Amino acid sequence: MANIQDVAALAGVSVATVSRVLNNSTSVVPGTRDRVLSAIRELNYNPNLTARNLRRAQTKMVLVLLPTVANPFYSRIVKGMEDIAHKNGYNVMLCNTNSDPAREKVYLELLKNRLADGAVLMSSDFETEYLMELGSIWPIVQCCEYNENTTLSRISINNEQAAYKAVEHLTKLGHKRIGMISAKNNFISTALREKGYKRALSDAGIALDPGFIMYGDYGYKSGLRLTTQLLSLENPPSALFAISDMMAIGGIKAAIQKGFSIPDDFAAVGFDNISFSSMYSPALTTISQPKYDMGCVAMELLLKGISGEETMQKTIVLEHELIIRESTVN
Amino acid sequence: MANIQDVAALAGVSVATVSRVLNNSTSVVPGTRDRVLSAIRELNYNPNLTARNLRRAQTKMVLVLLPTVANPFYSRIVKGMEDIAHKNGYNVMLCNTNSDPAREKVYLELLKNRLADGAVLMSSDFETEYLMELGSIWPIVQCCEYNENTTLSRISINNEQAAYKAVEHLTKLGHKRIGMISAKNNFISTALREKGYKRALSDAGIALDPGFIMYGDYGYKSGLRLTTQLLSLENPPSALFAISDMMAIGGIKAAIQKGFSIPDDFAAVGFDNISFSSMYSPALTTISQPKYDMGCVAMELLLKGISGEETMQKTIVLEHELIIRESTVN
DNA sequence: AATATGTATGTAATTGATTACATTAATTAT
DNA sequence: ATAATTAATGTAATCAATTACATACATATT
Repeated sequence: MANIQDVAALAGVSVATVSRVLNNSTSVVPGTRDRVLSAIRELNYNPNLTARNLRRAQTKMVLVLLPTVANPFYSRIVKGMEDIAHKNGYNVMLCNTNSDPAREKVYLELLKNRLADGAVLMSSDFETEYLMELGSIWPIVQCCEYNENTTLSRISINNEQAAYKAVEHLTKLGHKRIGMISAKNNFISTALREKGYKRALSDAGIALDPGFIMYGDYGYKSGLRLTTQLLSLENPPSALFAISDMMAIGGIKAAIQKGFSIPDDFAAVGFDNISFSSMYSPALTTISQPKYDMGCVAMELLLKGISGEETMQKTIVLEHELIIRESTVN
Repeated sequence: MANIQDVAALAGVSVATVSRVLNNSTSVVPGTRDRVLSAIRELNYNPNLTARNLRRAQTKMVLVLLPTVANPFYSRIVKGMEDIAHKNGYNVMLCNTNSDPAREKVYLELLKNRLADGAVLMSSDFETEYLMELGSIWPIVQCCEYNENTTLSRISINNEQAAYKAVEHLTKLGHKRIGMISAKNNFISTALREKGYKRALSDAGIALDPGFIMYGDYGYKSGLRLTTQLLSLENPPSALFAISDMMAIGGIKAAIQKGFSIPDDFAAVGFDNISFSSMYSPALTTISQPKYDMGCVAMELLLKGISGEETMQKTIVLEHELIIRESTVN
């Protein structure tokens, strides 16, 4: 493994000149430049980025913390983030936290160890104080989920309004008995979606039945279980609003297993528009978040923070969309 | 940001002693040790891993190259890899290559830049020579897919046998007209699965109809399109073997759209047993690969390679399993 | 008491780059 | 022809750690 000294020796120049050619920082006469370049080629030299990073006090690496890449919701977002990062010479380190606070912390502390220049949080259980402290030293942006007590930049959709629109779609179809399956977590989106659900019911003149709201986690199994329970009620709901597509799909599967026909006997709306939703039979009505764009914007914001271009807190809200498919209308 | 010098100064010792406490390499008397420890706490000191890595000539980082995390097939594998890596103090850098040779190369060359200690390849278009050259310097293991001309370690299932079993399942159910949807790529698994398909037909005394094998990519849309074509044949197949679950699901959707009833009019077998397969309606019959274990074993092999414990080429074949669900039998 | 051994700690080299500052050579101005 | 300016390149400090080697002191051995 050749280093910059070897290249300098072979080219008959100093390491400074090699470095200049490497970074074309100052002008080097074509002759020397060529000699350096061919020495590089001959020795198959690649700069040691660890050394460069140490000297430059930067890593060109950013962290992206998310619960799990297994949830397809994240993959488009991540793609957006990666595209922007790569375009700017940054690499992305995807961190699966499994929503485990200990793991979250381990990853985020890589900032302290100077292994990354900044981080995007896609969901986290960090305390406000801790986040603010780290955020005062390193750029951190929150994407989709956020702790509203921090002054960190964030990017999301209007979850309350989106949920309202989803439930309104059901009430307009004539549904009066609408269940909701939600999650027991302290995500801001969860609370807001529940709020939107309630407002939509209220605006449609439907009394809220607390027994119609069930709690699990974000997953398919949870949706299957909770919906099975809802459908076992004496007077079960005719429609369902789920806070994730995975849960909605679980709900539909439960209804199918009970012999319901969809959407005639039972309608369902999900949230996220993961790729799977359109593949499912019946295809799922859902709220689409501009996932790719969210990823792009979040990363752009982060990189601006890193370069010092943008230091003010920004709160960006992107547009969502109701996508109507077979799970609510024929 | 305090550095080791600051800690040494505050504790009234030399940097060497601080380093000793940090790595508890040599014994330090409890008194000094405590002074160092409290200086570290007081200054909120965190070692700069870039400097450490430069000095130690290691990064405690490994690359995992895969086409895309959007394919849920990879998520369990990645989980296994991460678990093993973390247990050994390594971090994983997930690299979405989108099967783009240029991106693949960019990522793998991070090895040359000393930003990672080794790599797992989950699919790649690298030339044998290039791979061998890099592999002679850095530990590289191949997982699931592999270039059989290299002497790199690899871990996979027996794809030929697995495909055989899948198709045999269909012939045993009485199917005589079995289509296959495959992909145009040069993955070894693709070739082997096709081989298994052909052998199973042959063993069942069924003549191969070349028009029954269609090629697309690994995805859902491809499966939908190709199966629509197959079902439009004058004498369409009554069953389908797809080289991925995503394709199989596309195939089922196509059949449903054509009004077929599954599995009575049309049966389908997939490959991979992604989480989605059991959620789908109908649930998908498929070949299950021990994804988590494959990830674990691949990472263990890689880490052994990095530590120099294991330098011989290893070829590990793990067991697969046919999982029978609603898409082939009621 | 003199010597040998061992333990705790310090000094300074090292890792591989970047870069401030110094030097040299070439060009331009007078 | 000489001084001033500019351009190209070199020297050595720097980043923040680890670690080989040196040193000082305490304890053990004879």
